[in-house]
Amino acid sequence: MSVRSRFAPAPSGSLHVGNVRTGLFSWAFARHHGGAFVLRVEDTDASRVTEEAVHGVIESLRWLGIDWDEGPDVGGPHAPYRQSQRTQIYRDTTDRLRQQGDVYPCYCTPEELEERRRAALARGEPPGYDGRCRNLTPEERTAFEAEGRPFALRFAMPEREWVVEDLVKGEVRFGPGTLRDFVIVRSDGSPTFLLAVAVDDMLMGITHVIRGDDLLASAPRNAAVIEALGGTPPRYAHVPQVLGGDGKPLSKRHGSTSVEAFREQGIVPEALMNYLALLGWSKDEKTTLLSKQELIEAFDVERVSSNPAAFDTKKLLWMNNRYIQHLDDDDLAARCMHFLAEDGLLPEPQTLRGAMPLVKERLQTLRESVDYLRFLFTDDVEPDEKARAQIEKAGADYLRAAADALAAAEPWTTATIAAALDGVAQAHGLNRTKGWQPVRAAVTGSTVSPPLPESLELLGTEPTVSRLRAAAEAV
RNA sequence: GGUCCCAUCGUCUAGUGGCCCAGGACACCACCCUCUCAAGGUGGAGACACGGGUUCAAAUCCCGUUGGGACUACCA
Repeated sequence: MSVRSRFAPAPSGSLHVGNVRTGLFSWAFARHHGGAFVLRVEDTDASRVTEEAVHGVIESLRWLGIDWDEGPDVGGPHAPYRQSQRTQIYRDTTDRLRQQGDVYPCYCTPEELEERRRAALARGEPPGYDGRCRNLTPEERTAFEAEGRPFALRFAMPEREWVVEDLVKGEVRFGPGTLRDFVIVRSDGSPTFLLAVAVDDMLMGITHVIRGDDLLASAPRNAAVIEALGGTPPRYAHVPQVLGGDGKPLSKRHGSTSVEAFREQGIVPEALMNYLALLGWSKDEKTTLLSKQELIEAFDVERVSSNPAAFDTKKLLWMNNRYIQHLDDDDLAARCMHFLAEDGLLPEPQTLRGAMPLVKERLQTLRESVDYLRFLFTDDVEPDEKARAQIEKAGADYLRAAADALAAAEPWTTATIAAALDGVAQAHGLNRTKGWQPVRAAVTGSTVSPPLPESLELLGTEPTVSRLRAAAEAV
């Protein structure tokens, strides 16, 4: 039987790195086994879903480099792939479950439930659903019925031991009575996640469910529903949560942890994928850099670690730099263009491309290209505080001398530029470090820039000289 | 409270009874290179949570303790 795995995000809010990491594993698993990967939108709770959120999920996955064979946007043999559009299917299966006696109407109101939960807790007893409506007498039932009480449908969990043969956690056992009857259809008639996942995984022929381990306890419930429907439950693999840099579960206060946020910071998708793949999984004892192809070839769910991993932004940044270094110049230039444009700059393509070799090994993010290269695409190079100090210290005479020397540099190449710079420095008894910094400050407006001669060569003789003269005037 | 999961350097991890007085990567420190910043090179510090077993031998197996976490919803 060929593998079919899926990723089923609930599109409330944005896709954070913990979610995608799980999706990435599921995808890599399907690709590794030459199987099919399905994207399904888990939107049974309509109130928490927005259209943009659904789009955002698809966008983020695509950008990362994950593709799927069936999904809401590409269709497939088991369409539709949005649970909100499968209500008729859930209704039909609910009818069947009801006829079989696997579910029963529960007339308890939310208030009553809450009250009993509190009471149970106070008595030191387990707070789960007490099963009251499971054993209603026919009289009680008709009484509620006559009252016109709204009811939810609960699945009667068979009271036996449930064993999950989990691909990452191993054998997990739940004793009889520890799994309570759960709501499968709300009183407004809408299905819950507990019904929808089971039905969809079965109907869509999912063979392997790879998801977060917060869902471990729902695996036996999912399996119970599928069995009641006459199906065979899929294999489960519950991967641990991703924690924030502080070791605490990922939450809003960790700030920008969405895929979209990393994209906007200038993280390259190849790097994010590589980094995420290594969060809770490893190929062997030494591999840290691996391509998408290598990931697919090597991925094995059995090698997924069973303990939670903390997200380390520093390592991601390091990896991002490694990927940027290996991008070819045209590609890198194209990727930086977006960030430069966002900053209001209109880079000249040839110049931008020529600057790539200069910044490659310096960029931790694509966004940083803006800081390094701004001076090439605007004459507005108001020196920052440190740069100003350098300029003042050098003095007007020095800057004028530099301007003169550079104006005379012929032809305008890194060699002649460096020679001119050195000549001025030497004449004033300065070494390169002290002699070049004022020029850098005056021309780029910063004490930090790509290598000076190369930068000036790209800028051109005229802007270089006039910026130096302007700075001399301003002293 | 109950059920379940988890526990190797600061972080991600390798390790499935002897190859481990524990290997790699990021981060950190030092040095080298050097026009700034990086990148790169070399070296360094740094971990088996604790306590009991089992065994000739345990990071590896068992039990307990402690510490994290999830679930315990008419959220998913």
